[in-house]
Amino acid sequence: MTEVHLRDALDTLKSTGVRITPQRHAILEYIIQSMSHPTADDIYKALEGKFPNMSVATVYNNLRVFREAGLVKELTYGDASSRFDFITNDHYHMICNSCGRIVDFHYPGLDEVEHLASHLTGFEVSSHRMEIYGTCPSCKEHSTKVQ
Amino acid sequence: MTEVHLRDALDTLKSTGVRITPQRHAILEYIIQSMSHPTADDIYKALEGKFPNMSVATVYNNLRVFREAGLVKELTYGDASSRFDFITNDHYHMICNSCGRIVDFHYPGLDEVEHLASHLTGFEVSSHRMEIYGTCPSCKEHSTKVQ
DNA sequence: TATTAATTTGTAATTGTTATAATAAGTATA
DNA sequence: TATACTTATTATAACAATTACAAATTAATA
Repeated sequence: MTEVHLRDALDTLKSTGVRITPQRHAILEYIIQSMSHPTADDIYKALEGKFPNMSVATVYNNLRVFREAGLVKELTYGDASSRFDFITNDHYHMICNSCGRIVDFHYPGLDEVEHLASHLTGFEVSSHRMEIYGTCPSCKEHSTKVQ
Repeated sequence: MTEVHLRDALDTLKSTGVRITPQRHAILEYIIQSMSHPTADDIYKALEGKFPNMSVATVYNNLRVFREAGLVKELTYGDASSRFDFITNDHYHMICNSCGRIVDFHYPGLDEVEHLASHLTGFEVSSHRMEIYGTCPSCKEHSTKVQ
């Protein structure tokens, strides 16, 4: 599964005239196989064994390239680091307020909301973002134990 | 309408033991009457006539106080400044990708999604966030004219 | 009005991200 | 293959939003 995604992604990049460098290959592969919505720094640290000379700027540059190619989604959180997510099929994120863990969950796209919003505001809709916040099972358990 | 909100908000603060300083009063008032989801810096600039010696830190400190008291919602956007929104009733935001304008629109809370997500992931849900992105009417018009 | 704990202020520090310039690595053309 | 040309990487400096800190000030209450 991972390999198919990687191959497709590399093809997409090539077709838009982006060179496949070893760093790009590795960053892309890492994001795809990662189940954990990594930050730029996570990626940088994960690959520093393989690429001791790689710059953080390279990670950021390539994440931007991937985003612009529509391969990767950036999730921004104010002051904290952005997290990056390989785009497969539509899913949303559930975020733990206590430990920050992000869990995927699937839900059919909210086309109706987009439609209504477009109608009400006159915007031409391109996308939407939804996240649900709460406490994950393990934090929940932990907090009840502590108190 | 604004006055009622302001009075209620001040009462809420007082009841939790927060002092009402002139700066707090002014910041709160500004957010409530503002229709434009201001950044911390917007607020700072808007009030520097009234409070020439006010520090930016004061604005940030108080926005945190308001957020913790549940009076204000912070909308974060990665690198860019957070925007602050006085909480009245449930509404979502429509954001223009081109000029950054934020328009409110009302939609019944997505309780069903929260419920499903909670069921699927075992999280205890506290809130959710949804935003719709697109192009606002004036940017749309402008871009067609230019091309 | 005097007391005290909370708040403000000014500034320095922090952190995520981007700009820049020099170097390296591909790619195309003759 | 040699050459020029474009793109990518690296290292570092710069930037901007936000927060930490210590000293000075002030709101609330007895």
